[in-house]
Amino acid sequence: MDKSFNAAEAEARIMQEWQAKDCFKAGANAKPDADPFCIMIPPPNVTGVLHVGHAFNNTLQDVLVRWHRMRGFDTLWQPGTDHAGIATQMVVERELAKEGKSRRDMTREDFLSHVWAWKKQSGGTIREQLKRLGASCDWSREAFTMSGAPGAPEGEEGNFHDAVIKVFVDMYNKGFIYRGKRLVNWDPHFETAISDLEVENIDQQGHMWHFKYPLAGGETYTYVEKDEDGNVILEEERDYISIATTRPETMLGDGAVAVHPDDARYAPIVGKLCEIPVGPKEHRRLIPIITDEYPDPDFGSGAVKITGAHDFNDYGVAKRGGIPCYRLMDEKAHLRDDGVPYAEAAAIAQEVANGTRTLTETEADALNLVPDHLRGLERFEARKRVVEEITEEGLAVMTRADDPRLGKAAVKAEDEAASHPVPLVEEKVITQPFGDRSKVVIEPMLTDQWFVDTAKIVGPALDAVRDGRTTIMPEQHRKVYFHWLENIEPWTISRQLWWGHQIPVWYGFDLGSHGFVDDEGDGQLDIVEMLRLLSAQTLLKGDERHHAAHDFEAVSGQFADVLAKLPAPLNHAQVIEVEDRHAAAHALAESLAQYNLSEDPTHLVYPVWRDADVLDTWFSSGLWPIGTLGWPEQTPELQRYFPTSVLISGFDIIFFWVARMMMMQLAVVDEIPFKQVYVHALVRDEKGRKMSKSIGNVLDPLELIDEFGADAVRFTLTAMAAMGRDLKLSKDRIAGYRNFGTKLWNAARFAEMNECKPVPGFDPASVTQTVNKWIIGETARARLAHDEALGAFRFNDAANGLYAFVWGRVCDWYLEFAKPLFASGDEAVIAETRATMAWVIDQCLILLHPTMPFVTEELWGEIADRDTMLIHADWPSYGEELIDRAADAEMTWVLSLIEEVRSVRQQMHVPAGLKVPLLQLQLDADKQAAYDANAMMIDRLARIEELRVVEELPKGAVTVAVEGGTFGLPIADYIDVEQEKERLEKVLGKLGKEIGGLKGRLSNPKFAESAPEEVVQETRENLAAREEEEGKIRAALERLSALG
RNA sequence: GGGUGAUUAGCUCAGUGGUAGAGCGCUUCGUUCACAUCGAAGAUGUCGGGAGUUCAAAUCUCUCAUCACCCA
Repeated sequence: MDKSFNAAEAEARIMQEWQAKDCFKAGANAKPDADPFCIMIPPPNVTGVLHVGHAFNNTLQDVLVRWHRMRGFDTLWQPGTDHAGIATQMVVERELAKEGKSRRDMTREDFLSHVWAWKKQSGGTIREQLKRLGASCDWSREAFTMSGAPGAPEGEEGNFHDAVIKVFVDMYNKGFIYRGKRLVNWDPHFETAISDLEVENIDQQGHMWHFKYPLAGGETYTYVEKDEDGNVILEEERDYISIATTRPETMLGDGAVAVHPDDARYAPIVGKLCEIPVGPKEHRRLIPIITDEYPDPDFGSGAVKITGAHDFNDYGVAKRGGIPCYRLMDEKAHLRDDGVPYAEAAAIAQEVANGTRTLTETEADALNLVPDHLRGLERFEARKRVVEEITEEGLAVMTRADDPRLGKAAVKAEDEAASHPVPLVEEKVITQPFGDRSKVVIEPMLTDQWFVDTAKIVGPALDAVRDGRTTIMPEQHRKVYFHWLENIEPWTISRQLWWGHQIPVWYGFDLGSHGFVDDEGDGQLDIVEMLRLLSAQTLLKGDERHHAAHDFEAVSGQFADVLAKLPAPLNHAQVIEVEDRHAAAHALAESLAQYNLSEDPTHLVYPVWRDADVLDTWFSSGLWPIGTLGWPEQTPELQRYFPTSVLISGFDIIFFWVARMMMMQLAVVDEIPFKQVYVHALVRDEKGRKMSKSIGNVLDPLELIDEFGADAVRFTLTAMAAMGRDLKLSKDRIAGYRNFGTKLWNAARFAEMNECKPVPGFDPASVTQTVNKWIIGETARARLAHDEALGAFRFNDAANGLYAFVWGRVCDWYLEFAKPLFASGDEAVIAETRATMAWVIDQCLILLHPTMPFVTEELWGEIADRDTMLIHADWPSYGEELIDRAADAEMTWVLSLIEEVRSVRQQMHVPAGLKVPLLQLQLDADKQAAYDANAMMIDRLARIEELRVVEELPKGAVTVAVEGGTFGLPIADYIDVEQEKERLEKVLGKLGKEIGGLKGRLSNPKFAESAPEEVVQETRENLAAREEEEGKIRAALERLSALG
């Protein structure tokens, strides 16, 4: 055997062998009638590369999976990736840009074929990286959330797409999914809606402007401000209301100004109109001053402008107050440049504000209230312009130039310009929303989107955890889960992307209610009515009828509800599918025109078009458990492995994924997706910072694997996986566990050199030598502790227990004990010890295999020819029955004697190589027997020349006190009396403290009364032992005093 | 602002009422035939502060302080 394990060489070879022998396949190594054990991998993005978080997450899964597989469960670890809509589209667009191409220059179909080509080329990166980690997923079952989608190439035939579409249609039909115009988070970079979970709120230094909104018609009122005690501190006549805003550009879409109903300052002007101080003078819009609970009277001026289409709070106020929401921006978050000229639009808005006209939601949305000269501007440029214009007009609230609220812009109080008036632009920290992928400021935008009505499906997901059908560990994450679900918001599931599952919904014009009026009541189409229908093509966007179905064939019949209301012969028009709304209007017009000429009704068509949007990637990931198992088909795997056993997930995707899987599986198949959820923490750098590319503190797991081997990386992560705590990873730690692998390797090497070969049929209960009995008992303890820990998901306890056993027991002691035995010449003893040693090493390999699969598998093969690879070895079930109390007690005593002698030797600076006699002053009979039985080992490890029984210790002998005996070491040449005194005094001091505490407790009558009997008993025994030791030390001190 | 958690050896952290622990680091000693990616020994603690419950508190309760994360 080599001196150490060559991880770089062996890992790839071993991985290959496991796969070649189908070791990871679902059901591999399952015992007959085994229970299933199934883990679904949290699908990494198909664009993903392995980071430490993945390494951690998947190590834990692999540990559990390998453990269960060895225990004979019918095990499936289901791998796969998700299609990562935005991320993948971004990557592919970037690739195209390198060739000077843009998605906009090609058809959607062509673009998607580029995406699939990219996927084929690069989508397997993370799979191969997971294999380097040793992940024993059933790779033959690798799933993808876009498999089976239209246009999917060969090799992507799975039916995940069917599952997604079926779920959408089912949930739509059950009323769990709806379409609506709602304020959503709009990402202007990717030009798509995103869910609120994909928004990061970040505090940034920003500004707050204060503007005057003049009252209509030059009206004035007395503005009075009072302090806490009701004393008037300011009283003035005002012809305006002061508004503070961080987003002046949205003023253009204001629908009202709101004040708190209890705010006395503004009570005189509630219900009046005020002017938005921007835009052409002659068309200044007037908006009402209303009351609402939302404005905080203590914040800013206490008056808030209401821009329902661009702010979540304002939207609520607008809805409550019946205030129209005017959208100001387009998909790129530039100011709109569509619709009628400003003067016209403003006039309509004015009628609304005056109460002489009402608009439908769709009509309000069509109204562009951006003044003509600002149209098309980028939003931050628009902000600048708006501020300039208002300030120029003198409608900015002014303050002194040294006003501290101005922040850095304020001049010093002693500055001569201090009293000059300047516009009040507060410098303050504002929380801004950013897209988690695009990193641009998210724009709240009123758009038509699809939503899951989460409130309707959240109940079962809450119940399942409440009643324990699904358990979440650690406990604290239950609360997070409950809190989020109990306050859940509708989930925006439509995305304005090309890469993803296209929403299976078709639209058609709502001709029945908008376009057609049957003048004659004859149910026949005449030319006037037809013309009206033609003009109906200009129906406002958003007023279409829609239906959902798996495909066009299935959906076309559903438009009967529209057609039935139409006059003959249009009510028999053929439903056809066209590209989009525009094409539909065209097709309809053409069809009607033709009919007018030909009067041939067979060519009349009713065009419908499919929704261009795709579904949120998380919508498909939400179906991961059933989707990967073949649902909607009732596959054997679905029957066998669903609901799955355990989900291992980082806490950062509890909301994104875990909670949604719960909701969706329960909504779709009325069953929990998994029985247990283990939520792990984040991997941070050694200073506790989040790993990030910008700080440059990212540890690449693949580099770590190159440097230390996969086993070391895995063991480190497992050993640090204490429940609910972030782990701070450092290379030193990994190096430490790499050393552990080397230690194991060398223990096996030692066994080999001493001809310890596994003995078939070896029965650990049959050994006779105490030391062998002892190590077998220790092995049993290690097995029990490990399984108990892992069963409770205490990965760190499981790993640390094995570390302590293998290094601290087997290597430090058993191997050392074995050396004199091998040299004893007693063939029976040697044979038994060899067999035991081989057995113990095998047990170490088995127990360590889930955490350190490579080095253990390699050793398994090195040591002997076996029927199966280690990955399929039987997990042991032994326990208490192998623990021999007598052997245990004997060896514990031997260990303590050796340690005590070694300690004295070192402290007295006895040369390490020097053998000295051990003087026995007193020894109990059973300890005498223990010594005699193990003399060879004690003498070797403590470097004892021989044991001599003495009546009293000679001058210069140092006392060695152990349980049941007193020894001495005659080391007069080395002893430093003062140093030894010091040592003994120190021990005495410690003992005194302990004895004091123990006595105090025992002398308290209440202790004996209320403490459990065994605790009292234990305390008594403890006290006795301490007092015995104290006696010996005192005796030793006396001897020492006599000496000097 | 709301919530959750943390504070234990120089560092990183275990420790769910009964004698304060591990790994790393540090100091000293040691190359004899498994291993220097090693062995042996050693030092270091007002368990964040304060109060309470209890025979007994690192552990339970309250409070204060500091830090972190999540949500708004």
